Amino acid sequence: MAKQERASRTRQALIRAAAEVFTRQGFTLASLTTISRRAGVSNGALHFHFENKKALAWAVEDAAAQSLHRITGGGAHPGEGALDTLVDGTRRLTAALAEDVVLRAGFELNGDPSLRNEARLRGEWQRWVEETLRQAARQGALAEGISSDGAARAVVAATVGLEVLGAQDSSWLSSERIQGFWDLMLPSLTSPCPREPSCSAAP
Amino acid sequence: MAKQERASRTRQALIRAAAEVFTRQGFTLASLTTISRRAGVSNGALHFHFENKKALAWAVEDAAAQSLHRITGGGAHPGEGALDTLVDGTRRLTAALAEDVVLRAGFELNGDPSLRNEARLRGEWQRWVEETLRQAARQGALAEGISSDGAARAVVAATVGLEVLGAQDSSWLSSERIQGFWDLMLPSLTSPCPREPSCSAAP
Amino acid sequence: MAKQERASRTRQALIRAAAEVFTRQGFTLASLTTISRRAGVSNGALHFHFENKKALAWAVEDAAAQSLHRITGGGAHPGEGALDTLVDGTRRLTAALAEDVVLRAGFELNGDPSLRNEARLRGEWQRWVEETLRQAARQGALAEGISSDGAARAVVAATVGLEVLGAQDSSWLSSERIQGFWDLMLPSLTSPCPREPSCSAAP
Amino acid sequence: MAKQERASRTRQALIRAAAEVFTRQGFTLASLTTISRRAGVSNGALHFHFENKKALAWAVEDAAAQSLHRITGGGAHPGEGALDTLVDGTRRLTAALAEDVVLRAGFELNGDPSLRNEARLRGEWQRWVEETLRQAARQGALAEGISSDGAARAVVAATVGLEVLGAQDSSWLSSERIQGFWDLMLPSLTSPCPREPSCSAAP
DNA sequence: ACGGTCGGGACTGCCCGTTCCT
DNA sequence: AGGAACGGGCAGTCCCGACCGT
Repeated sequence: MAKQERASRTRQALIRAAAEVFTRQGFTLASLTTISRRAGVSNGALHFHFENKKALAWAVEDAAAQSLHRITGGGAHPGEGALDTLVDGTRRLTAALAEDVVLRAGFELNGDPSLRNEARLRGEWQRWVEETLRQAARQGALAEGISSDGAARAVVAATVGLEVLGAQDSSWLSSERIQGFWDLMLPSLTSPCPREPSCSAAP
Repeated sequence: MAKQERASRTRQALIRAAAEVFTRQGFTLASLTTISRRAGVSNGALHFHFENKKALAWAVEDAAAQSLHRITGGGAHPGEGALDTLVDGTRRLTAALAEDVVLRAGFELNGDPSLRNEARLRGEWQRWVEETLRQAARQGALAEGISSDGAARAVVAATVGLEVLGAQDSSWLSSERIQGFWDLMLPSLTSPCPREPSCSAAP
Repeated sequence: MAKQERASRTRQALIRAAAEVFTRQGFTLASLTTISRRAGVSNGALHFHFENKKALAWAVEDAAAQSLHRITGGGAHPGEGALDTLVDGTRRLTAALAEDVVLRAGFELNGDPSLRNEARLRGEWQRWVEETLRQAARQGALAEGISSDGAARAVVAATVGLEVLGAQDSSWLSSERIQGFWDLMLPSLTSPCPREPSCSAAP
Repeated sequence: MAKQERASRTRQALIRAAAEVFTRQGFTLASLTTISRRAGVSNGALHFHFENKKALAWAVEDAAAQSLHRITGGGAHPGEGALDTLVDGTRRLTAALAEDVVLRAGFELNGDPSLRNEARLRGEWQRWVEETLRQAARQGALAEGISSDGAARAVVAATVGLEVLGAQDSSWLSSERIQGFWDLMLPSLTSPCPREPSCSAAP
């Protein structure tokens, strides 16, 4: 048991170190030597736990996916509107991205040319946004003429943009940023017109 | 003269080849050998025109910056609302990204960890969006309580998101996508309906 | 007791697996991981039985040496001519090489640069051939002017050649091959003239 | 021109150094660093001339094949018996093996498990022996009942054996060794004595 | 005694960006 | 502009030891 516990700790250390180096240097540029040194273990230990560099990246992604699932919470809370769930989800995502290196690394891995095909975190995020918006549509929370998938794409584009920009300047991940986005987006989304009944967004 | 013309042609071939390889493999992974081979010139020729790999990337960026300036047009057209200029600019940008490899490469270079600091294309785009929206504010085209900079950030986030997503799946750069975004965003941006009965920004 | 029996079995499995991998990949290229996996035991088990890679190779050699001793039979059979013993020995050797992986591996280990100095199987074979031919000389079975050591070297060269060639194409180890060799070699060896009916070597 | 000359010289130096290291350590164990260092050039220079380790080995083989062709001389000399050509060829081969590292390396490469399939030097040697013996048969120089191919296999086995043994102990390649072999082998090969009282091929 | 998990350190082949000398 | 050469660095693999369970 003590053995396995130790093994699990070095595994976690490796994943965390990898996430840190990946975010700073990118997957391709990051060297396994740097990662193992930062984790305080040897090269051999790294290759005992992960067969190759890609496998290490996938492990980072898996850990990030778990964080993402914790954020999306597996769906809407009972008694809460789907739209609120969505807004809250984006808020929690950006906040988590600002704090959690592993989550950030997991998302950034999606952009590296070496793993473009295998990466999946943005895909999962997109699916959740689409699903939640479809649910909002079923709840009648969306304005007439608003397609849930079209709205989902706008939301995904904006959040991915924040994530990418936030990788270099974390102020993009502040709560004000995401709030400002929703201030502009929500009114058109909700039925029928937030301020005045006659104000339809899509004439 | 013929000499210079030939030199300029190989220079352009190099830039184009570099853009193609950069978009496919990313700056770090792209090898100068691949690029020079694709351009049909020798290794020595490449280093005659560009001192090192970064200089080549900067040349790609410069070419992309020129394309971007052609798109942003140096400012608002006279007699056109600034908001219309903005909407049209985003439309032309996404369309150009879908077609022009060099422009796309220039933007993607912004994401590579090796050149993060030096890259500037997204910055220029952001400045133009901010400037144009400030002008719209001066024109009174923005709704009350809408800060032009806040709006600019939302627009930049969304467009950058489209660009990043479009690098892997070009459907993100289709005109429907950007149109869908503006359908949701414009209404909240423009002056409140009460005062102006017809508040559509895109006539 | 059951423990020791099990231990002996894994030891044998290891030796056999090592022989198989050694013949296919050679000593240097063969990896202990491959060997232990093929034997169905773990890396640690291997190192419990054999201190290092060379020790494993020596164990293979020892097993092969036992097979070789079974073949050479410890010397000439009483009442049998030494020359007959020699011919029969070569026949049995090639036959055994074709069937017994361990024996083949033992011989091939002699060719690997890492163990050239320590290996001894070919040396033992050579000594036996020399010894047997010297005995034949004492028996007066050799033609005049034939030095037993010179003949031994020719026989050793040919058998080693067959062994080496047989490692890649087992047809070199067929009984016809070795028979064909003796058909050409024996007449000159035996006294006095090959073509006289009275001097048959194989009665 | 001077450039190409220099290039060719380093290429030759590389091939020679490779041959030396290959014979001493074997293909697998030999490190490219050792080879390039011994040739007095850098690691990069090596990879400029040879794409990978195997390509270097092939170049060594090619050079060795040329030496072999010089030895086999492209066939029998006019006015010389094919059998004499064969005997002389084996003599020259063993002598060359003792002196020429590249030739020796070329042959030894045939035994390495990594290149077993691609290697071809022994095959070429075998073909020449077979061809020459077939010609001897056509000349009526072979005794009745002797198949030229069977004899070829015996000769090939012996020469390969000498080569292999000679790799560790060069005395196997001395002229006495090969002479001793032919003393035992030739009489049975040549036409029956009855007609010619002195039927030794090597006077 | 016997075997397994985990980890260490060294090394190798390959490739890359760059420079030198024509 | 180009062929040739340089030196450094990376991922992956290997052999091995140390510590634990049974």
